[in-house]
Amino acid sequence: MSTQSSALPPVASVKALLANEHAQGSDVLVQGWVRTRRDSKAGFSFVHLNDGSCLNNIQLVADQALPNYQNEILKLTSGSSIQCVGTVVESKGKGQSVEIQVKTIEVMGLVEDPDTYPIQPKQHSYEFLRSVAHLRPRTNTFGAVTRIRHAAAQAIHRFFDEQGYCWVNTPIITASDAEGAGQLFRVSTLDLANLPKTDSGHIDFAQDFFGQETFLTVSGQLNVEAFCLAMSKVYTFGPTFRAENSNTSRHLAEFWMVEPEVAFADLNDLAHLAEQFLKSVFSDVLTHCAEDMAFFADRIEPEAITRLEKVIESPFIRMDYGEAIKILEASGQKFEYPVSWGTDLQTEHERFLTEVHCKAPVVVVNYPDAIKAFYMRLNDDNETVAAMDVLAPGIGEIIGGSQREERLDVLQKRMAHHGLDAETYRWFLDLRRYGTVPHAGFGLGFERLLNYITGLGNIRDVIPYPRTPKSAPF
RNA sequence: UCCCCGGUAGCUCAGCUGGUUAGAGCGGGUGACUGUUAAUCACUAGGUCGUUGGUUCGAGUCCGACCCGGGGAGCCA
Repeated sequence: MSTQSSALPPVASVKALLANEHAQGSDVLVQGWVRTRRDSKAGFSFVHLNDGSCLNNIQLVADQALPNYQNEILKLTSGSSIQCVGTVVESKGKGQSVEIQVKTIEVMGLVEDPDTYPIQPKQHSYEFLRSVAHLRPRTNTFGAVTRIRHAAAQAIHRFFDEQGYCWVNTPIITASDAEGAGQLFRVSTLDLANLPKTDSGHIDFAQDFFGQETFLTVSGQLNVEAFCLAMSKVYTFGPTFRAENSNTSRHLAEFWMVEPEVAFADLNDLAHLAEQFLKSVFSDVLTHCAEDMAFFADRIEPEAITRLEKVIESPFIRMDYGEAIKILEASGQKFEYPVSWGTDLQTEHERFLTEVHCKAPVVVVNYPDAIKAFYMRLNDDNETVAAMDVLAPGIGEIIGGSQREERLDVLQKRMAHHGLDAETYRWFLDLRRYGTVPHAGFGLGFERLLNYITGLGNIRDVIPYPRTPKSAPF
C-alpha cells in the first residue's frame, strides 16, 4: 500500500470500514479487487470491493458524472484492481450499513480478458480452483481459509508462549532419517547426469555439498529433544517433507507440523497438554475468526462451529489401546480389516471409535510395542509403549505422540531391535547419557487441524500451494 | 502403490441402448430495466467432446493404451 501520496486520505481496510471504525462523512482511500459490478441506468454503478481483510466486501457507489465512468468504471469486471477515494456514508440500500460514495476511482489493473478470468462470483469446484492456485485466494472460501490458517498459527504460538514454551527452529536439511521409516527427499548439488563414484562403485557423497548424504526433514522431533533437555518446554512449528506416494485427501508431500516436547513429563501430562492445546486453539479461532467460521458453517460444514464448541466444552475421552480393541471387537461391526490385540488401528476402526462410539475426539494410549517407533518409552508390561494418538471425527489421526524412552540401555536395545545404526544416533543417545530425564512430546499436522476447523474435506485446500505426488505447479 | 469414478464452451453440468447442424445455466459482449445485493429480462459470441490407436456405413457415446483429476485404501501428521 505504498501508492498513497500526501494528497490522499488515509487507507481504510474493508474490515475497518464494515466495523464502523471510520466515521460517516469522513473521506477514505480503499484499495482492492473488484468482486462484482452492477450498473443502474439511473446513472451510477455499484462496485463490490474486497481487499482480503475480511470476508465481506465494501460497496462503492460510482456516479456517471465521474470523468472515467464510461471508459473505465463500466469496464470493471471481476478481478480488476482499483483504488478509490470516497466518503463513508450510510447505505441507502439493504445488505450493508455503510458504503463509499466515490469521488475518484483509479484503475490499477483491468482484467485483460474477462471472458477467461477463472474466478467468477459463483460456486467453483475445488478441483478447478487447485488448478488456479495463484488466483484462488480471491475467492471467499480461500480468503477465509487463509485468514483462519493465520489465526490458528498465531493461536498456537500464543498458547505455547503463555505456557512458557520456547519455539525452536529445527533444521529443514538433515542427515538422519529421523524415524527409520518413511521416504525422504534427497538434498544434493551433485550433477545427476554425471555422478561421482567411489572406488567401490557407489555414489561418492563426500563430494556432495555437505560431504555426506542429506535429506529434507521428516520431523524435527529428534533435534528438538536436545533443546527440551535444556529448555524444559519447547516446540517446533515448520515445514516437513515426506516422499511417500500417498494419494489421499489427508496427505501432502510438504506440510507443516507442530511438535511440542516437554521435560519431566509423562504420557498423562502429554495427553493433558494435547487436550488443553486443541481447546485453546479452537477457542481462539472461534473468537478471532467468527465471521469466517460462520461462512464455513453456512457453506461447507453445518457443524463447523458447534463441533468445535463441543470439543472445547467436553473432556476428551481417553482409552487404552486394549480397551479400544475390546470396544471394536464387541461392536458387532463388520470391518474390512479384522481387529485383534497387536494390530494397528485402521482408518475404519478410528472412524468407528470417534464417529460412532464416542462421537468426539478420542485419545488412545499405550499401543503395542511392535507397531510403534523406537524412541517411544517401553511400559512396565514390556509389551506396550507409552504412545498416544488423538483421533478426531472426520479426520482421523490429528496428533500422534509419546513419552520418550529416556533409559539408555532400554533405548539401545530398542534401536538394535529396529535395526538402527547406533553411531548415526550417537548424539541422540548422548542425551540419555548426560542428565537424562523423562520427557514426552507429540506431533500435530497443522493442515489436518485446519481441515477439522474449517470442515473442508481435502488437505490440498487448506495450504496455499499443495505439493502432492506428480503435482507441484506454481 | 492398489481399488473405484471421472475428463464435453471461461466455469458448473446434461447428452438415454452409437445415427444428421453437440445443449443449458452461470460468466463475457450488446441492449432494456432497476438503490442494486451471485439483480432481472432479451439478443449474441464461444466447443479438435483429455490424448492416441481400434471396432463400425457412422463414435461425445463402444473397446485398448496412455495422460490428468477426484473418491476410498495403505503409509502417516
